[in-house]
Amino acid sequence: MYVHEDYPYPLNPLTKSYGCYPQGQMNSGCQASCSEAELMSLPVHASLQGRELWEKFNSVGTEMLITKTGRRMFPSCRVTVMGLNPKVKYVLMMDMVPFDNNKYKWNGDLWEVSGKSDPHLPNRFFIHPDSPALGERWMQYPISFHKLKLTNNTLNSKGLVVLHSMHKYQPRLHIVQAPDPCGGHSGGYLRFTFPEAAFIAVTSYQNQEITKLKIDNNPFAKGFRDNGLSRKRFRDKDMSQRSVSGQQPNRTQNQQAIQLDEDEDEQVSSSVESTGAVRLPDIKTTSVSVSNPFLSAFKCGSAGLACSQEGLDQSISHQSQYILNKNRDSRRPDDNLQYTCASLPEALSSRIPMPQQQPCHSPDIQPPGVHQIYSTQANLQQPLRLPPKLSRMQLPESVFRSLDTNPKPLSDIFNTIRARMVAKDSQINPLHDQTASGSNREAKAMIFPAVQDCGAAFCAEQYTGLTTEWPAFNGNTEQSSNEPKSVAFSQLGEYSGERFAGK
DNA sequence: TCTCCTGCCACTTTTGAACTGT
DNA sequence: AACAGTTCAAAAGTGGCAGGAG
Repeated sequence: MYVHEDYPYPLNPLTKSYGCYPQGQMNSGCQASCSEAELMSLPVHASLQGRELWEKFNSVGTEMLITKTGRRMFPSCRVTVMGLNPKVKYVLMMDMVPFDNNKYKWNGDLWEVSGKSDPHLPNRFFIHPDSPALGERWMQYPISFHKLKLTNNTLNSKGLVVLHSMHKYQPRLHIVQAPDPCGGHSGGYLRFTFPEAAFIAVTSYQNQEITKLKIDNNPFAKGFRDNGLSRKRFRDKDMSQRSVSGQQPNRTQNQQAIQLDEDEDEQVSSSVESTGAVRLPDIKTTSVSVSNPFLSAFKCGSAGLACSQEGLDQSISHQSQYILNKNRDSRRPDDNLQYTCASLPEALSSRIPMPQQQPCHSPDIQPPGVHQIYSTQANLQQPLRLPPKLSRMQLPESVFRSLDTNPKPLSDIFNTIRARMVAKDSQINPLHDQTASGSNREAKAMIFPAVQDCGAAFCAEQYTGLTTEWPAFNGNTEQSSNEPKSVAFSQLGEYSGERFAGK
């Protein structure tokens, strides 16, 4: 077995979601028809952008506000991905995983541990609104997850990431390769954790240094800069504009006032910078001036690769991350935080027989010789084999109610993504649903294929006791094109938090 | 009393529909 | 008619703060 059965129970119950792979299905036709996923053989790199800003926050102790309606992160996660196949479609997702087992409290000067953490809440993935998209699109420019929202409202159904207040989390990026039904590739799966972006979730800011950093760097908080002077300045200017022109200020006048404000802010900025704050323009400049990610990738040389099984166990996770930290290439010209890693959904990897590969949880526990293999080729791991698809139309209403109030299996999300893909494609080419043949076969292969959704069905079985039949996966694209789309389509907003139907 | 949470406020930025010009 | 650019109101995103709950 790839992972020993009595391996410590993972801290992150996300594994339970992944664990929705039905026992006994591993030897089904799905597995037989799937070959090694291409994604697993690629030297994929993921880099967190805005290193200076993140480190600035990290040095103080990053806090992220969580509200009932959802609050965006600042700094937001901007990631550069390299090494993907430009012509293959991928789905990018992000979630938050507990940083440790502790609950924290602010004692006025610093954060201190106040006890054991509460049970981790069901994972919600934020699916990047552009998903699925070709690798070339993901690698073209930094991928922003600025629309990701955090909440403490466990009842939300708007795709918000649910966190516990006073707990520490770190962002985790998921890259899911679309299976290629024509080429015989199954979907691969990679994920990257960014410990530098770890933060404590709070309902109101505790550390005034963090508040200051947020105000200084977040453009939305401009009104709070300079102890609120800018507010007063704006109002005064606004009033003077009105009195001079003798009319209601229109947009142009407001913009002029804002521009004046910005000009003054530029002057103020020197003092801001002198205090060590990083201004937003710095980030913008970085993102614009940073050259083609491809070039950056080549410039950074061959950064050490590490195999991580993070998520299996928190201590293991940190060991892996330590490896990743050590492997960060200091010669890298830009300011990115760069990692190269590869790992599998734990529950899946625990059931996939891998006779020629051994786990490499950390260098200390690796069998002799294994580390060398993985350190030079990190992604030689088993692909995530997606189970056969189950039509949601065949499930009773109770199943969907159950799924709505319980953790969503990854395959469920895949199905949702696929629905989006189909919807997008239908808009571009209304005739696309027709049978793919001949010259359009290749184009058909580029479409995100049917997500094999027996994972969702397996969960449904667990929740409802309903036994379902598993349609054999044979790579038939027509099967996918005939799938009912409306059901999964309606689920989409819940994950992405993004309207897409009208786009 | 203390800690944590909620709702509202004033302000800024973003978004997208409506409008205008070519 | 089609497209591109501009305008502008509404929506969304900020931290502060007062007050409530436990």
